[in-house]
Amino acid sequence: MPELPELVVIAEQMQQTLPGKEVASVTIFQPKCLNRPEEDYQRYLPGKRVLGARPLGKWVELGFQGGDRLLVNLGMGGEVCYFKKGEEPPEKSKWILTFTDGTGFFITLWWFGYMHLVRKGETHPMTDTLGPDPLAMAFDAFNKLLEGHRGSIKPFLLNQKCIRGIGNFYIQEILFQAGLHPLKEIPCLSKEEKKRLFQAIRRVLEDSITLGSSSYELDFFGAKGRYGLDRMAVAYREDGVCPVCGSKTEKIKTGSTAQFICIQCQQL
Amino acid sequence: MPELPELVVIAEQMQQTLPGKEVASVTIFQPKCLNRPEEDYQRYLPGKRVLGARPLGKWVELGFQGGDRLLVNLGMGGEVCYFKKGEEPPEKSKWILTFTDGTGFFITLWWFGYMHLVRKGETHPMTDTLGPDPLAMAFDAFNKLLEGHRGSIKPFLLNQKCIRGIGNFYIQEILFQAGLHPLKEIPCLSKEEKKRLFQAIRRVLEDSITLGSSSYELDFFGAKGRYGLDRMAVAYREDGVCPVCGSKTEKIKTGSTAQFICIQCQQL
DNA sequence: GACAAGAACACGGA
DNA sequence: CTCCGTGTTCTTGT
Repeated sequence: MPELPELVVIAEQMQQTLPGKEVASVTIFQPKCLNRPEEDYQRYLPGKRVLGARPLGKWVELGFQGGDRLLVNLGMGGEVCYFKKGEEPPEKSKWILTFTDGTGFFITLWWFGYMHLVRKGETHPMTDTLGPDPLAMAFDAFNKLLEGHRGSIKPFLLNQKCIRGIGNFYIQEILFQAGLHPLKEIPCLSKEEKKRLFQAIRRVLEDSITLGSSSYELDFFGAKGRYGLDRMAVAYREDGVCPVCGSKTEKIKTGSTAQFICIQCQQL
Repeated sequence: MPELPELVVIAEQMQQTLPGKEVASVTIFQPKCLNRPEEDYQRYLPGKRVLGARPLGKWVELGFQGGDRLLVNLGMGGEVCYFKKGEEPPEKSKWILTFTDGTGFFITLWWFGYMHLVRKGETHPMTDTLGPDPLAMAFDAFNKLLEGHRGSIKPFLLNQKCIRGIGNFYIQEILFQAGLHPLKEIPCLSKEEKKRLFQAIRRVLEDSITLGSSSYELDFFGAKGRYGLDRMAVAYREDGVCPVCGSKTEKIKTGSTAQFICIQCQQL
């Protein structure tokens, strides 16, 4: 599922492509993904120009003239994809937005996902309450953030209200690089461990962004990223051997998620 | 407030004095301390003989013929005291129980406290859910107990559902002797720290029992114990100097309770 | 003991 | 953990 790097890439591509375009029409095939009546989308979007796009954790925000915003969450395996004039969006599209120049973008979802319209001045609980962006954060702030919390480190990092954008794909490599067990208690982390964690988060997310994000997801132009399993030391390795130390790797349950760890590099 | 050592001493004195005596009457001056209608006490206790007494954390349990039990909690600064035939209980008594031989005991309270009557087969949530007795526990069990919990060590030790009988008086010396800061997180305790803590609990509580318990409380015969502030390294020391290392002592807030610590011997 | 806040967990639902 | 509710239970802190 798309996480921070994918959304950073998609938002950047949108930002390069869409500002200035004027909405011509919106077609919705899956009304249950909306946060308000379908008519509102038809009423408020057409005629508005795109001002810009930016990532918000696992969401992307499209800003329009007048202050309205479209907030998109791709859920599991969703895709937002641009199409040129004359191109046809695929059959499976759950949402199609066209601009007056004939271009547009479609969204596909294979499970859940959201296309929320938020009007100027309105609140949006799901993105208003996101924790800070890990890449826009100094170590001191990260350290402070951890000091205010107890419990295991993994659920904390996955909680979008604590820190935005990390999901169960990248966290596996992050915790491996930091040398931390997912169930390590936050209050037990030493300053050095926090530093390693902070740096691992930056390194993993930035590496992926640099490579165009995950090879399992498609970007705004339908291209795969180049950050694949070959970048991951332990995640989804069926061979059961840590490429760093040669020890056994294991798949363990951590709350509702599963995770691969190296029993040697990531001890409790 | 009477804690485990006081209750151990009182229960032992009751056990030496009361078994075999038959209740003649019960007089209650503070019905809000009861768990059931006052009439029940009058109806069920007179005519019954005492079988025995035992401490339950900060409670003392008096068992009667037929399985009824009287559970007494002295709250803050309460007192249970025996009187001989012909002696008069003080004016301030909130509860008086006399035996057919003319002896009896009275209870005084100055804040909260309980005199609960529990009939055979009934449950009593406040004592049924007490944690284990720290003096009847092996280190392994104590270690296991800690493994199941998060949060600071002091609130844990004060929580009667985790471990019974420790209050804010003895814990100060316990944590000092263990060299632990009250806000130390349980998951961060090393095996050695847990061992020190376990031993400090035993040493402090047993020392006090040996000396007849706290010099601030009265036992079942109205006598003061000999465990006083002179036994405590840092608690309530206004001079601000640790007698062990000479460092500064401090009074800090730990949740709802205050605590004296030595800043050198008890670091986070 | 009242009360809030956070953490874990189990649902069902979109 | 995708996010939302709904609960409960525990634990901490005030």
